[in-house]
Amino acid sequence: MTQTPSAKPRNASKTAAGARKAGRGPAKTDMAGIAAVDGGADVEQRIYQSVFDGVLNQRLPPGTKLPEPALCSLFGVSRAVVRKVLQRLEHDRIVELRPNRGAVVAAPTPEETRKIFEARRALEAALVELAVQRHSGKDIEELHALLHQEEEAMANAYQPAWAQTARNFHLRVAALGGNPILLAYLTELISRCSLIVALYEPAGNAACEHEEHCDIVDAISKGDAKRAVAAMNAHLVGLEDRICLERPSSVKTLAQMLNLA
Amino acid sequence: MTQTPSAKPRNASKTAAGARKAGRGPAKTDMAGIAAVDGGADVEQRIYQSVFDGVLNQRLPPGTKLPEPALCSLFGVSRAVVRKVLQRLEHDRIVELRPNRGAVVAAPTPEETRKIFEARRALEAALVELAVQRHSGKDIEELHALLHQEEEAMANAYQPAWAQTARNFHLRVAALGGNPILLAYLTELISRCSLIVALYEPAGNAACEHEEHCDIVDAISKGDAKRAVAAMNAHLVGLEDRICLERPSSVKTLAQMLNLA
DNA sequence: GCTCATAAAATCGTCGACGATTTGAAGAAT
DNA sequence: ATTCTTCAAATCGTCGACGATTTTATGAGC
Repeated sequence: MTQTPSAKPRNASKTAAGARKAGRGPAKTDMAGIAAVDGGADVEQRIYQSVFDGVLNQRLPPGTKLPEPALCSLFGVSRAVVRKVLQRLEHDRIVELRPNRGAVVAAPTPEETRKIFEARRALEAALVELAVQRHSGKDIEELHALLHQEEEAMANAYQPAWAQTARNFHLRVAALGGNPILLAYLTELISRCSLIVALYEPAGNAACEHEEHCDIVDAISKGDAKRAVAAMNAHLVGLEDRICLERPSSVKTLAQMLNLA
Repeated sequence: MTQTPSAKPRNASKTAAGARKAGRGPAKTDMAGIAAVDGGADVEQRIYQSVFDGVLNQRLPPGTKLPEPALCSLFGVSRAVVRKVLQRLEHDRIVELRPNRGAVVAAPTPEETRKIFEARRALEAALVELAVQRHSGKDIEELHALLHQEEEAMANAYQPAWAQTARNFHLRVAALGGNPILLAYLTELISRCSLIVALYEPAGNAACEHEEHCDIVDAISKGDAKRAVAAMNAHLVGLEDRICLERPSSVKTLAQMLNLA
């Protein structure tokens, strides 16, 4: 499934600690909600992930309202938890928090879109240059494995799956740069890009993108920093050029959009 | 009724309920340093700024605990507000939130320090390159004005003031790049760098840094992208090289450290 | 029929409280 | 005296509730 961007060791503890000191400690046993099934191991991450995936798979189009009470009853938690997750989603620019007016799925403007891609090019160029310096032979093998996964995903023709592999590829390359901070920033940007691409791309250029990915790996494996950066830049420019502006729209309930129905 | 604040729409949560909470509160002793315009306008920003300034001015050394109850009584708000601010500070890497164990001022390790500087070099190089392309004549004038401010701050020999002007300079140059996203990332990194520099720098290199700043402006004004990037890189490498490892330590109350005593 | 004012519903921001966990100290055993 | 156990204080995570704001529904007036 989708991996979390900016993974944090947030709450490693919850009311499930009754197992540690068995016996007393009634622990309240709430579970009045609908989705409160897994003992509350890490509810926050689950909520974040649900919204995140929903946005990336277009089940939650931009502008969709995310009322706190709805999320509360859907996940069986109180508003404090939902609120925390929404704040994190806002910082990652997945949703927008309008004071006193609730949260909505972010809707990047064309201007923002351009800036996002520009920033991504800058970061990814810097990271691919570091990757050329620091990569090892084993890393190249793993990249080839990812490229192979892409081919399989292409055959499937299921867009979200393909987009996932493409994201993985870029993140993997970036990880080779060996800088967790730049990687975290890029992760954020790739999420935002994916949101945009998922919305606007005609989704018929998988083969083309795959070829460009191969080019990038080839340049890295040969230690050609200049060509690697150029290939990455060309790839990203091409990606941006392919998007066009149109807006899908449908009417579903929030539970359906989150795949919780 | 049109209460749209011209500032940031970041956290414009205002309610009269917080203002008239009264009760037997600690009376708050307003007018500490920053404008304490009550009415619950933007208490969050005030708390954030207080902690932020405290950290940057070394009143809050790394590792300092920031208990929620203490901040609550210091600023006269409930834990919900404090908690929100702490979460933001954590995302900006100013404090570290340890589950069930409270918040402490972040203490970057040497390894993290290196990565932070590396990331900053990458971002600032990209931004200064954009700045060379997009700057106007008026921008150069403003940069010269900032350089003049630096000279004045140098004469004062008050380190925090000088550091503030240096931060301003870098942010101004970055702003010329015209990319709000990269600028936001760099802002975050500069904060973290300042925290580190404030801790470890012997603070006798103001003149040296000022010279390097002048170099950068000169290269930008002449449209020499290559030299501008090189000057910026050299400046940042020099900055990193000048830091050494030592830890000051003192025992004060949290209120003193926040200048609220 | 349309527009604007009013009322009701929905939703958000903040608060105090309760249980759970961690921390720190006092006391008993070796 | 040191170490371990036990207990109390401090602190954190979550919850439900109350007032304030926004949004939506309703109805009067033209």
